[in-house]
Amino acid sequence: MATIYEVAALAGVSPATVSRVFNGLTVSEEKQRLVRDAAARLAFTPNKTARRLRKQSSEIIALLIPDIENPFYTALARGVEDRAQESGFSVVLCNTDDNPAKELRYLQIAASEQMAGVILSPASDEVDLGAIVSLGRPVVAVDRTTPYPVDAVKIDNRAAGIAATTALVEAGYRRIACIAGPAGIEMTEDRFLGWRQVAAARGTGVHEGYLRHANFRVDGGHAAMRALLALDTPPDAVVTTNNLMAIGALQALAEAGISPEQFGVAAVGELPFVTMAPAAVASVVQVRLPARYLGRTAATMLLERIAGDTQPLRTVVLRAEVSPPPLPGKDPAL
Amino acid sequence: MATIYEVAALAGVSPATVSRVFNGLTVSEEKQRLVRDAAARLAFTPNKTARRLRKQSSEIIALLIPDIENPFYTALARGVEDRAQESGFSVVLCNTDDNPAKELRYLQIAASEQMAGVILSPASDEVDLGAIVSLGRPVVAVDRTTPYPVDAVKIDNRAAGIAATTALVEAGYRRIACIAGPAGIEMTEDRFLGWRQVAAARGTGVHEGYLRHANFRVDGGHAAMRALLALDTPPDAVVTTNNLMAIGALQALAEAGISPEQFGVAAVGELPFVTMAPAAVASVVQVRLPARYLGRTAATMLLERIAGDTQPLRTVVLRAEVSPPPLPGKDPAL
DNA sequence: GAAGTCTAAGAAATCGATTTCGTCAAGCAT
DNA sequence: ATGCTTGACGAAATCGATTTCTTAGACTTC
Repeated sequence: MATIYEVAALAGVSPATVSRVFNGLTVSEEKQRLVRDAAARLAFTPNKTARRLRKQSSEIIALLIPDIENPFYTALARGVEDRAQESGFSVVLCNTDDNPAKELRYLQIAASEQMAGVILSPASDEVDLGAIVSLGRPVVAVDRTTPYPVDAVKIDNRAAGIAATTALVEAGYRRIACIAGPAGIEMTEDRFLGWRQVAAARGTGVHEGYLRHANFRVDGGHAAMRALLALDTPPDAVVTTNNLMAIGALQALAEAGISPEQFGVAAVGELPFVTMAPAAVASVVQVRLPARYLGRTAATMLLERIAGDTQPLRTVVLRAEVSPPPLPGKDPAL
Repeated sequence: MATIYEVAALAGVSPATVSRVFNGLTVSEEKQRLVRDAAARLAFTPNKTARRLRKQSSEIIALLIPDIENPFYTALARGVEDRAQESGFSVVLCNTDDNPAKELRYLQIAASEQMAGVILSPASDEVDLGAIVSLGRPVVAVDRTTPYPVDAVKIDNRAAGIAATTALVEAGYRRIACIAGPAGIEMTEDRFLGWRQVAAARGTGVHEGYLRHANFRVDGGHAAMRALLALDTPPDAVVTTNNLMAIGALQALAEAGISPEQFGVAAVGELPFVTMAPAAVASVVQVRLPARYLGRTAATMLLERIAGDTQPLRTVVLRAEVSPPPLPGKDPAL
C-alpha cells in the first residue's frame, strides 16, 4: 500500500498537495496531473484508517437488525444498502439476535470505530442509546421504536393489525386468535391492539387464551398455533404479528391437515418464498410491509443528519396495505 | 470520548503505561489499579481507529456474499458471525449482488480499512484477489471457488448433484431436466455435471433443452420452469442447483396446477420456510447443505490464518446429504 | 509604485493509540 | 563492593492522512 508521502515524492510535491488533490481542493492543473499520474503508477489508495483518525468520522454506517435470517430484515437491509451506496457510504450489518447485550456491544463498536451513524431496530426498549446519542452521532430507529430522542421510521402498526383482522372478519371468520411477539416491544403490541380492537368489536370477543406471545421466529409461531388448536374451543382464524410466526402457524396447520382455505390466517408482513397452491396462497391475508422502502427511508434520514441537517426529530410513519400477492416469480423490488 | 492521555493524567502515569495496562503487558499492581480506576471514571474506551492505524490491523473480518436475501447465505453468515464472536472479532457483511464490480469495491474497502481478513463467495471466477492476497491479508473462499491461491470451504457439489438426481430416478422419474445457475461458476457446474451423469445413465438421456441456465433467484427458477413445461416433450422432473430456483420452479408448477407429488422436484439446497402440506414437502427432494457449518468452518480457517498459521493451502470439502425434512417448527440449527 | 488581496503550496501540527528506546533502581552473582 | 541482569515505566517516534499556519508570488487598486 503506497502512502501519500510516496505519491508526493514521486510527483515532486508535498503530501499536503496530494491530499488536496484527492479532496478536490484548489490545486493547479499542472500539479493535479502530476499527482494523479504518480498515484496511478503506485496504485495508491488513501488509507481510510488514517483519514478517519484525523477527520473523526468515516463513511460507514452501522445497521443493527434483530434477525438476519428474517427476510423482512434482509429486504430492509437491501434498502439501506442501496441508498447508502448511492451516497458513497458502506453499510456494516450487525445481527443482534434480539439480544440487548449483543446490541450494546455493537453500539460500542460503532462508537469506537467512528462510524458515521447508526440505523437500528432496537432489541428492547431499554437499549442504552444515551452514550452514542450524546456523542453526537446520528441514530435512526427503524421498524421498532425507542424512548430515546432519535429519528424514526415505522409502520402504522395499529392500522396494520386492524387491516389483518378485518380481512379475516370479512372472509367470514369470527373466532380470531392472535399470535403476538414478545411483550415489551411497541411494534408488536400495537399490532395486537389492532387485532384486539377488531376481534372485540366484530368477532366473538376476545376469548381467554386466544392471545399467545411467542418469539418472532418460525418455531414460536408453530408452538403457539399448536397450543391454539389444542384449546377446548379452538379459534377458526389467527392473526400473527410478523411474517415468520405465520410460517410457523401454517406449518402447524399443515401438520394437522388443515388448509389455510379452511382456517383463516392473516399475517402482518409478507410470507417469504411461498410455494403453496395459488388458491391457498390467495386465502392467506398478507399485510405487506414496505420493508425495502423502510430501509431506504431510514438511510435517507440518517444521511441527511450526517450531512448536518439539524431539523427537529422526525418520525415517519408508513402505512402497510393488504394487497394481492405480487406476480409469481417477480421479486417485488423496492 | 476520553483519550489515553486524559486517563494517564488522572492516574498520574504516562500514556504508555495506560496502553500497557489495556494490553496486558507488565505493569505493577499499584499502577494497574490507578489506571483502571481512572479509566472507569472517565468511561474510557480505546479509540479503535488510532489503534488500527498503529497496529496496521483490526479485529474485523469482511464477509462478502452474493445475495443477502438468500437464506442459504444468511445461515452461512450466522455461522461466520458466531465463530468470529467467540474470538472477539466482528463481522462486516457485504452484499455483492453477484456483481464483480461491487465485489471489487468491497475488497478495496476491506484493504483500506485494514480488515483482518476476508471470507467470500466470489461473484465470478475473474475476481481479482491478487491485490488483497499480496497484501498478506488472509482470504477464505466459501461455497464458491476461485483460481487464486486461497483456503476454501466447499460442498462436494458433484456428489450433491448426483444425489439429487438419483433420488428422482429412484422415485420413478426418467425425463429429468435441470435448472442450473449462470455458466462460469464452478459450484453450479459441478452440480449440473452430477445431474448430467445420472440423467444420461439412468434417465432417458440428456434431452435437448432439458438444461436451463438461470440466475440464482426465484424469478430465474420460475421462468426456467415455465420454459420447460412449454416444451413439446416436457420433463417429468427437475433438478435445480440451488434453493431459490427450486422455489421458483415450485411456484411455476403450482400456477400450472401441478403438485410436486406428480412432478418430481429436487433441489441442491434446503427450501426455506416451506408451508406446503406434509405430503408435498416430503415429495420434494432436498439435498441439505450445512450452510451454517460452512460459515463456521470458513471463519475458523480464517482466524487460524490471522493468528499466524502458515500451513499449506487447504480446501475443506463437506458432503451434503439427502435427508428428511427437519421436525417442523424446529430450526435446524448449525 | 506602494499597499493590499488572493492563491497555490510547503512545513509542521494533529488525531489517539502502540511501541521502541532509554533510564533508573532493585536484585543477583562474583 | 562492583558489575550485570532484569523489570517497570516515561519520553518520544510512529502509523498515514488532514488541516492549520506560513510564505512567496501574482494580481489589484488607488
